[in-house]
Amino acid sequence: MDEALRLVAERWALLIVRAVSLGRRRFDELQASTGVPRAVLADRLRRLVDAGILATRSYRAPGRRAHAEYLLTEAGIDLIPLQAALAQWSEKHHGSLARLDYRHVACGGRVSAVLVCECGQQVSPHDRLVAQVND
Amino acid sequence: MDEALRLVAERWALLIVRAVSLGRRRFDELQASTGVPRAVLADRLRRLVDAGILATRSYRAPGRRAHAEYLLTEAGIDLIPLQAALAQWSEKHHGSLARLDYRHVACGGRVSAVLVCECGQQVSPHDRLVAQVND
DNA sequence: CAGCTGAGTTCATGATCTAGACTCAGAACT
DNA sequence: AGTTCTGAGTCTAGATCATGAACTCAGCTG
Repeated sequence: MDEALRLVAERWALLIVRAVSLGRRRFDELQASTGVPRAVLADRLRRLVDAGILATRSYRAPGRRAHAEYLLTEAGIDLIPLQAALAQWSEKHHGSLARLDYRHVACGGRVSAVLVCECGQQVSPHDRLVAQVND
Repeated sequence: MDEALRLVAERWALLIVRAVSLGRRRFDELQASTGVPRAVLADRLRRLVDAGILATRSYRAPGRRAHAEYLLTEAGIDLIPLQAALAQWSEKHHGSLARLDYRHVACGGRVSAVLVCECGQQVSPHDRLVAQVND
């Protein structure tokens, strides 16, 4: 988990992934929407690409020049539950100003991260849980 | 969400919260189990307490001297879904060595973070989702 | 009273971040 | 063909933060 923490829990990484999942794909767009300093953004994008969370490709919209684009890879998409959990936490505990949510295209409903037990029940973090590491 | 990111997505914060939720409560225990340098640990604990994620109290086990103890507050417990999501991601994408899991005391089952839609369906991050901010 | 413990501080050094200016190649305009 | 514009970074110098090791300091404990 250290690996993952080192990547994911780095000041800007999740913010950048979130911006990408909100449809920002170009360098300048990302820098403007996140406010991450350009040098740091360049570095983080490199790392996120190396880590397989983002992929880059060159894209050319009809009638415009080609530009680099950043997209979520499968691993990046797998971070959505984490993003959703973070967004929910911050909404609950910081009445966060800009609320992020994911919507299920199939039905238009809002999607949220919840805990479920193998036994099929949905559980609350406040139910009695026990944490353990299995090496 | 920036607020939250600044706290939560800071290199050591989640690692510390995780250690606390695994039952490490004393300063030296936390420092030994996480490897966070003492100065940083002291600083992070302060911040986490200020942020209402951890609480500190003095505890005395029978026959031993009193010592400070760190515990999860309600807000800290609300981070469990995020921890679970992170653990799952890192297990999937890094075959992480030390696997963290939460068990439901009521039935002994393993608990995991999943996405559910308002419509009641469980959804995968790979289903068609749309992210949006609502200011 | 001597020594141990737990919970931090301090310190010197090294790594990172930051804002803002700069570069540079390819496109688009004229 | 030459000039201007864009997008995607890089460079720089100063500020901030992290690091490991040693240090402090009060409250036990023997």
